[in-house]
Amino acid sequence: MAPTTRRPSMADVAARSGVSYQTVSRVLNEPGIVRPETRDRVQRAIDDLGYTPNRAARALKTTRSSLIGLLTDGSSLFGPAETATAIETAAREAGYSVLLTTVGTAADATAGAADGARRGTADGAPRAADASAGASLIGSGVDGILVVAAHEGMLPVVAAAAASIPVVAVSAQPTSAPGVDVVGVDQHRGAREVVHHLARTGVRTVAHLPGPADWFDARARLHGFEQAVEELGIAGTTTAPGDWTPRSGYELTCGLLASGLPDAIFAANDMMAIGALHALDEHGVRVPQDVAVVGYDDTVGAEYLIPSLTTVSQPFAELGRLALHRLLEVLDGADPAPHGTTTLPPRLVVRRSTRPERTH
Amino acid sequence: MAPTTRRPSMADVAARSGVSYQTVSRVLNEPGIVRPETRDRVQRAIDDLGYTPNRAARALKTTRSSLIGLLTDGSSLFGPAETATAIETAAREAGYSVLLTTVGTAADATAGAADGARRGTADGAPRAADASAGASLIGSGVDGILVVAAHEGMLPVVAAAAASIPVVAVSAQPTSAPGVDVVGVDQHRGAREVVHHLARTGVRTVAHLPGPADWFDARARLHGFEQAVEELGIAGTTTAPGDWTPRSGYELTCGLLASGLPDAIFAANDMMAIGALHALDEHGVRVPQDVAVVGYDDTVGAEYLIPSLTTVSQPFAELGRLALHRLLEVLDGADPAPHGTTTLPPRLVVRRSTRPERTH
DNA sequence: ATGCACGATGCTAACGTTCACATGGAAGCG
DNA sequence: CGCTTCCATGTGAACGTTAGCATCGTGCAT
Repeated sequence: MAPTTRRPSMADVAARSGVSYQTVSRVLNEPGIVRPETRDRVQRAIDDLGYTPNRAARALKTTRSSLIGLLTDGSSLFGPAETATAIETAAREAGYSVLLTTVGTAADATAGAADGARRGTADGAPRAADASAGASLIGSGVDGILVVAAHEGMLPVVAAAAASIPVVAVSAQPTSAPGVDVVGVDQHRGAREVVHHLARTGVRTVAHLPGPADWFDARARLHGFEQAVEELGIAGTTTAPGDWTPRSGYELTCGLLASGLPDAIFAANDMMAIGALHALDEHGVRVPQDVAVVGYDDTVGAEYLIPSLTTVSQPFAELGRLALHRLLEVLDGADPAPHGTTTLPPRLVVRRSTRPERTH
Repeated sequence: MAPTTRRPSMADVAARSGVSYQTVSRVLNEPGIVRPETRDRVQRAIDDLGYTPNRAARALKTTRSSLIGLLTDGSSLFGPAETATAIETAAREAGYSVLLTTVGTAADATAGAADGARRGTADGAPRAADASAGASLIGSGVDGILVVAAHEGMLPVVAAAAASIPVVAVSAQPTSAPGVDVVGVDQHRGAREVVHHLARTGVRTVAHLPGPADWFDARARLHGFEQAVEELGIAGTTTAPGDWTPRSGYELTCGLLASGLPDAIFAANDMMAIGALHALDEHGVRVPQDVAVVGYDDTVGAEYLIPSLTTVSQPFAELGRLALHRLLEVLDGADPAPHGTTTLPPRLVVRRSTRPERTH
């Protein structure tokens, strides 16, 4: 219960330590410039009173809020959540706080998880929720915005935000908007490594279960897959796009079972891979003896699926840190010229859902 | 790139529409009190200029920041993430923004996911990260704090925060701190329902794989389990506590395999259940024929595990909304007396990892 | 000794908003 | 027709902080 007793201000600290509030301000912002003796006295008063600077006042005066906006999709299940955590930690260390904003309403997310709804809007039209979320963030007075897991529908929001404040995107899309830096995992490469691994295990035909067409990550993985099968000369097919959910992986794999199985199935993420494994198990198809299965993300638990899932691990935490630091650079204005795209390498994790590679 | 051109202020809007800034303020805050004609004129100026109120200034003057702090654990993988999304959405609808703060560093979270580290501190001692995170939140000038997925180590932080601002905990612990409202899912009941279901399938011996001892949810589930086996007169045993990870579920189940299997294994969450399934599969134990397995959370993908996992679904989204609205009530001061604990019922989801219930 | 530079600290103003009160005009009442 | 009443709007001050300049005293060079 707050005793409604006003929080101590600089004036209180100043009165208690017998200096002016300006000196208190200096102790906080440029400690070197104030005499050690005075500094200690002020510091003691700060501790005694439990004084913390009023952020609103500081923000008002400096026109910098020390707030960064985090725009993320509501389906925070696998990587995005970990990335967000890393971002927040790095931000706190740098003296910033993170304003969370989700796009795609909670209702959407729930429905998506529960029954596989929320198909990507094929034409990439922005959803109503996106606009509201983006607008709310810009209006909040954040110093910069970090956009995570962007899909096509978010582009207008990003572009609008970038017009007024710095934006860094965490995405697989090289250039989301002019002047917007992008930090991402090289999804294209991850997908290629999957196919190369499969080829080395003797696989001659692969089916890819893509993610939603309007998601950049899904697109990059699809493209990497197509390029790899091309350069390796193996038969690659692509099903209709899924929606990241296990159910879609299940259904698409059922389609494959009906039309004829390939040597391997490469799902766009681990959840779809789980669905695929389930469908195969139901039909008595053995993994990896009859069909190899690969996922993407290295979700918690992937190692303990049956069989242990070969997948692609992404450095989500590093990604978050990197994105935040890039944003801070832009905020500090040290480097006005955008870096463009920075990519981090993913890591193929070979487990038991694919056959061992032939030792030459 | 920002053209560094100052954002329009009320004064600009006032000048453009030929009124005083006070009138602009009124149009924004009490539109009813201003003459329709004037209001339209001001509104047009607002739209033309793209004016948005300066939050910092408003916060400074009103001493309310319209910010609520969300204190959540970094291991946001299953429920917490969905709860956070629901909270954010509900907050935005109510005109609040959410300041995200995670406890347990990103490094911790990564390590935890990767190798099953981060055992709960048995004695409930607060971790360094918690204090830092909590302090940062209080210092940020948030109007209130929502604590999600609390464990023992967070209590000091909650208590400290509650001394100065309203706090609502999303937790299984009835009273985390004096004056702190608690909104939670009835974990005790969920666990009991699991055991009752198992009993109806003919199970006579059950082993529970508990979560970390310092997590309230884990404790409540354990307690519910113990009470149910007691009242049903079936043999219940409890292993050493796990740490929510698949690995811990795997290892504990290996221990069970060595010492003798029960009829059923009830894991504290789905991840540990995944580990259990894996261990059983490795040893050729059939589920549910030889041993039934139950998880908790109804994680995305649980339905598509092999076999499809019987688990307990929690209304995470509703929980988030409820917690936020409760906090808003406290903030509005309409109801200074704390409600105490509000619990939501979980829902048992019977799938294929347990045998069918006997039809009488 | 006198002046000067410099280091440490204080004072004033301003950021953009809201609150409390003041003002002006139209309507209502006798 | 003069008084009150009320509605719409304007004015002044303040929230807590930081930037800029002013002030004070000390030590050094002349």
